[in-house]
Amino acid sequence: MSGQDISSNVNSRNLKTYQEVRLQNTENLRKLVVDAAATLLQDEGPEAVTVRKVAQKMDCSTKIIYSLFVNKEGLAQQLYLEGCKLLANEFEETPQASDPAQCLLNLGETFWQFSQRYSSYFKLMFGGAFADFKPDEESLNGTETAMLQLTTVISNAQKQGLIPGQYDTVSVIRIFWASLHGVIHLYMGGHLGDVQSAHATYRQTLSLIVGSLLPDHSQPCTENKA
Amino acid sequence: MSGQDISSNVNSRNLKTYQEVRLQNTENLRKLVVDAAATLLQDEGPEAVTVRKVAQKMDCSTKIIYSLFVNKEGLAQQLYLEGCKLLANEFEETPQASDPAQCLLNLGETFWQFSQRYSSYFKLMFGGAFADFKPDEESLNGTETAMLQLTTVISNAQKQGLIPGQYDTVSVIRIFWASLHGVIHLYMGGHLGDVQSAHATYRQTLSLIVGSLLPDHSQPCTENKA
DNA sequence: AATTTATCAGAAACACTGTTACCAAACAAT
DNA sequence: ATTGTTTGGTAACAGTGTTTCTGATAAATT
Repeated sequence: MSGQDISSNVNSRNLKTYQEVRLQNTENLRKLVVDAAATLLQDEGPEAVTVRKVAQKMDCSTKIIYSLFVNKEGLAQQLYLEGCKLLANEFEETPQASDPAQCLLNLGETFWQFSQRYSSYFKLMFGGAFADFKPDEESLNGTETAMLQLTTVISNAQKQGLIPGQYDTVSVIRIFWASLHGVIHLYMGGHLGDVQSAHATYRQTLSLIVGSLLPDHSQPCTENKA
Repeated sequence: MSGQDISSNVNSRNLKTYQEVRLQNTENLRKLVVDAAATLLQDEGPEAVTVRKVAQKMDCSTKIIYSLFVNKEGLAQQLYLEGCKLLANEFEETPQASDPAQCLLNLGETFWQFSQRYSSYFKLMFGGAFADFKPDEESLNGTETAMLQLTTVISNAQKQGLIPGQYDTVSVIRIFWASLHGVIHLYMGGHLGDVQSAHATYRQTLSLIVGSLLPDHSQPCTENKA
């Protein structure tokens, strides 16, 4: 499957094999490597993403990966950003509701779906699949933009005075994110039984958090803090 | 520090070196290995717990570890149980309050302290430090007994009718545990900034969860579910 | 008690991993 | 055309989990 005839038709197709792209700038090459790593990640899981396997899939030496990404962590960072895009897409496709609470419930469910559909990406990004991988500033920015929908909804809800004043936007995002993350990660670690059971816990946690962050304002129940 | 004179005085001290214990039953030997691995875990972190390093600390071959624990995962399981004991101790030493809500707040804070004090254990048990380590039945039982205090408090609160009827005991435990776990794990993954910031988020999440799980009954505010 | 048998542990090797040093080939520039 | 420089492939290093082989030691049997 990897024995291409390089010498014959270079220009018949545009930019496919490694040898062809090598003649182009390194940026395309980087994308090609990230793509190879990404398919490896999704097809065989995070532990299958090894420098040698990526190089093998690219039909080249491991040296190229190190020339382009310094080390494995550099490649992992690119995959992280790739995952951020996927997560952002999922969030953007989430149906919006007029009710902020319903919005958060929808986004929360989307986050669960993402963790299941792209579990390898989730493990790479948030699960600590690569032992010593801490997101750098660019990665953190990527996370922020991926969760832009979340920020918007929460920020709007705050402007409407729907969220108790003790919480600022960042706090709400963190509480929301961390709580849901905890259920997913604990499930993936084998601590919450089967999928159905874990998803049930997830939904309960989601509704609980949303219910607390956006308390019901339909009744004049005074918020007591004694 | 590891050059003992074996041939001379075997009975002067009781059960210290590997050679001495080898003559005893294998159970003591297992404990000795687990202890060596445990100190390695606490002193140098989870990634330092390697079969070779443990064997080196025991001054023996790696074969013994495999004879006693089948594979590395088997040793990890024992460390997991060890961590459960530590967690159980921390929970037992937690000051008890008459108010169930305060009890949960205390236990929650203890869980945070545990994750900070025994971070290596935490990563091993819940953080997925060893890539393909899923807790077996014994480990899950260990977790349950470690969280016995939690179960007791929640169960009692339920008997007093302080917890909304939609939640059974296991659900409450899971929601509580997962939410707090999420904050800790996200922090350890470098997603929540520095310790102070993370601890603040932790406390907010904790009080939010407890407040929702044990809604204030001091005022006759009807629980509306529309 | 002597000899056979079975068990056990240590050294070394295997198959991996991330990473680097070396070196030849291809490209660029004078 | 001859330098100089970049570049990428091979092979190696250091480390991992795990297994195989072999010698020594303990146990069992005559």
